[in-house]
Amino acid sequence: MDSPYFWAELTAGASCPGLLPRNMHYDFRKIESRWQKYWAENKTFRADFPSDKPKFYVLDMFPYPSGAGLHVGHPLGYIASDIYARFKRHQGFNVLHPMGYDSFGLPAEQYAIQTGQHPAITTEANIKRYREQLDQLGFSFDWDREVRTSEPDYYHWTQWIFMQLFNSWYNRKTDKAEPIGTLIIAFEKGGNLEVEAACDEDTPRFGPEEWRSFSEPEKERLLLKYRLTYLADTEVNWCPELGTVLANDEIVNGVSERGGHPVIRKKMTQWSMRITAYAQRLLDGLESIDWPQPLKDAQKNWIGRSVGASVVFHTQASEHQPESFPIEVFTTRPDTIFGVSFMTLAPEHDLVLKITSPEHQKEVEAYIEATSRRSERDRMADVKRITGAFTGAYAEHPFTGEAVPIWIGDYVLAGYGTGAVMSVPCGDQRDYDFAKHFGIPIPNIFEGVSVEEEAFEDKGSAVIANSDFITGLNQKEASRKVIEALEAKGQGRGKVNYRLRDAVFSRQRYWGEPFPVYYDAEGLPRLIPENCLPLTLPEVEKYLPTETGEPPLGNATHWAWDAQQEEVVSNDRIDHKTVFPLELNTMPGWAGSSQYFNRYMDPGNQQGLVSDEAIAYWQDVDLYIGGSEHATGHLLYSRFWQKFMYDRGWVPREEYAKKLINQGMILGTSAIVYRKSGTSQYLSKGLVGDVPVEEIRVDVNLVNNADELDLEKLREWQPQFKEAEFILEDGKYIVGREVEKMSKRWFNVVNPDQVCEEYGADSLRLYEMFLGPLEQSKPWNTAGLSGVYGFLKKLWKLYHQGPDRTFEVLDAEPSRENLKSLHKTIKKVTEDIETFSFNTSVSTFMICVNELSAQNCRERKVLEPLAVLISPYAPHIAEELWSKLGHEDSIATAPYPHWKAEYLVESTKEYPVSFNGKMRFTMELSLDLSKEEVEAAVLASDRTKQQLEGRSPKKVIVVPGKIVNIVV
RNA sequence: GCUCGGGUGGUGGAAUUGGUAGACACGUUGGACUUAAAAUCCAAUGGCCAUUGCGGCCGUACGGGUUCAAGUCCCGUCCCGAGUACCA
Repeated sequence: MDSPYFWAELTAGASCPGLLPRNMHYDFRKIESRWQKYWAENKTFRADFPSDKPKFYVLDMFPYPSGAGLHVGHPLGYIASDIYARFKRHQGFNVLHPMGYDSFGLPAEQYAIQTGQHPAITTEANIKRYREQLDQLGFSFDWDREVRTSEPDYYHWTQWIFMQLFNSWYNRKTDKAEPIGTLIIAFEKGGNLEVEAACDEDTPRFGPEEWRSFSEPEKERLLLKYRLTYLADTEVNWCPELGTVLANDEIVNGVSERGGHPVIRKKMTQWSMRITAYAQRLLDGLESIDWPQPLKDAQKNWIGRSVGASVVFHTQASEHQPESFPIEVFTTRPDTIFGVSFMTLAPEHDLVLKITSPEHQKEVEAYIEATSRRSERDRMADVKRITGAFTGAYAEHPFTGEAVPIWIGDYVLAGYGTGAVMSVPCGDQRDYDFAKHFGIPIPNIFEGVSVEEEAFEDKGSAVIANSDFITGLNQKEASRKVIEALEAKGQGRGKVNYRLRDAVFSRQRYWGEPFPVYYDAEGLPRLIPENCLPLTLPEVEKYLPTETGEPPLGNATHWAWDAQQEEVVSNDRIDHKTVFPLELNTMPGWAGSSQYFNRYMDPGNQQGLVSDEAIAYWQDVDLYIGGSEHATGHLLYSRFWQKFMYDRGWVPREEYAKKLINQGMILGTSAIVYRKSGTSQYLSKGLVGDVPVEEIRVDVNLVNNADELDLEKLREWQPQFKEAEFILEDGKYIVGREVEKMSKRWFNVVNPDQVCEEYGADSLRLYEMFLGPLEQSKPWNTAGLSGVYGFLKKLWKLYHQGPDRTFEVLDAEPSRENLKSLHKTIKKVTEDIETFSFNTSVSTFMICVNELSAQNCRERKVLEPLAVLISPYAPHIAEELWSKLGHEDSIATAPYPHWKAEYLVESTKEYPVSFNGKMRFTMELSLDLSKEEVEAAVLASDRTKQQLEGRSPKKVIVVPGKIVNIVV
């Protein structure tokens, strides 16, 4: 009993350690470390290329390696994808199941700013920790294919794609991206008069002679308006706290997603991606992919297609402004054009200052000043407040010729449409409120509807009145006629507008991909030659912006481009003749994640992102699992890049992931103590009542399953509890509970290392699946683990029924009952995996093992397929049993068992028999009987006659194999 | 406000898509084994009534409806969650 094994075995769950040989209990620690080592050494999960087998690609969203490491919520999706990948391997597929790191990012940089440590070092350390944690969970990743976005070998190709985007334009005639060379040829032939392309709004029209007369820099400036990535002065979301711009999807509720800092609007010269060129295709593509509906809806909303018309109003000439300007507006309700009583421009609109009359100058300027000072958040906070100013100018109504007053107001957004609207107060609530507030008339153009109280916004039932040639028509017809009339006058046309904006691609950060761009003597952006990639990040002294406000790369002293030597040289050699400054911005976080799935197919390739052979074989992702928080970020941008790659012929599929699943979040269960306000007295939960208290979160690890707090440990945990007084109930301190996001700041993080240590990785894997449906969010509760742990011990015992619980299986023929249990399980589990209902398959395993135990089953023909069946879920124990069953190879490629109907069919079945739908009794009936025979047999039985009590049945309903209902 | 989800025991969640609601597990209670604890095993566990009778009634947020039969389908109401938000 004094053996050193005693305590170890006791904690490992041996039922009676003193009496049993050591190797007989389920020793998960030994088993798991043995097989993890075996898999790594034998490269069991290497994806073969080339291969004759059919391919299957299972992808996880790769993580950002944060310093906090993994908590139990992170691996949920990885476990699910691992089960599926292992399942597909059993089915004979050549499975690609890779993992990597999205290793550029803000936290490592902020840590660098604080400590001066290079982000690469922090990142490396974090990755090491992530790898350890992932390894201990037994994932079947092919680590030979690992990618890291911050490695030059990887971002070489991110930079390469950027260059291809720069060298491409979007041809609306062919509806695809083409090399910029084809555009130059077109310009030379016919200028841009015949060209239909996605380009900047302000692009001027020019003919071929004009084009040829332009100087090189002028040509270059024009081309920049067409390139798929371009440099432009844009209104951006600037976050002063983070010192960088943010994309729309990086802002949540008007503050930055990371850190929650305020964001303001600012005009800056930035790289942008012309994603709007792909708006329609991004929308259409959703039809062809099996992604969750909520995610598709989110992308649809984000793209925000609306159909309407573009209408041009002309300003009326006046004394101070003799010139007439066109004002283009977008409307979804051209049918309401006769209801226009004013126009509203965004305060930022270019025309505002030109048209404002002298007497309104002061007021308008003050208003513009006031709105520009308001942050995005302020603006959102008081949506209700109506503000605006009259410019003193008027526009001419295209049909009536009446003078329409032009106002400015911040409810009109500069970033949407043209930044100007025709205001129809009777048909739009915002226009209505604005009109009421400023006393502008509200003409009614709807038949039989009152607009005394509010605007009439129902499109479907509207009948237009008081509207010249469209009076009496419905919305649809009226719109069509108005568009026709506008086109005839040359003052408008039907138009589709999108909410989607071009994506800002510059970040004022250090820890990101450098742009392969320098600025020539004209200040125009030029690409460095492709063969000079990767352009690696320079070393800097400080990771902060420079004193002149330049991005951190401005601190680099070795960051200039010698165009002759084709190499990076020291800044002091810049002469603007042959040596030029390099771009100081870096790329945003989503750059590295937008094509990583293709890089996994051929990660070591030095000649290209992916070889033609590799992508011809692997094609696309068959199953992609990750969080829904990326709906309008990564998952939209990566689709855009894929479509671009497809247009240029580098990838064979326009959509890169056939099926996508969003795993839910695992939430934490925080523990709360109650401090009596103004004291250091803490009340147990039941004693709080009406007493005013502060809720303070404490470490969940100090609380047991009965919500009882360990006061001793709490006092050690934080000094504020050292001298505190605790008021107990029944001698215990009971904490309150709150389910919320797992986070360090709530002290509710449960660490997978701890769980693996106590119950093993197989238990953790099973439990995470058992917790509930994959796509649903659910709270973590460590107590529930004992159920799946008990199941694994039972499973182990099933194979160890020999003397002293030694391994023993029999070669005898299994009983029909055994086979029935097995095949029932194969059928159910297979269906569950195929529909991603992993939670119910764990239940099915439990039932199966309980049944086989009760049947005292020991036959190889049952136990062998069972091990294969369980191996995707609990791979370590399955490998151990497999090897004990006498197999030399890993279980990973063992063929997946098939269920046979012959073992499932029952000759008879208990039919429930009901009267008027109410269950009365059951009857044993043969399954071979036809509907009519069942009916006859039931009616002939004594029990039926008894229940009928002399009445005669009106109708008998038989659902084959299920139920008999007799209507009386 | 709009768009999607969703409301089932003390808890997490099942339910072959209209066919015996509550599988499986946690928790709880009782029992066996043990000097004891742990572990293991057995039994009970939606509510109410009857429990020396085999049973009965009510139950899937609420109110209606369709149907022999509704957690599931339809209409209305309430509540919760997620996304989005002056998008013209």
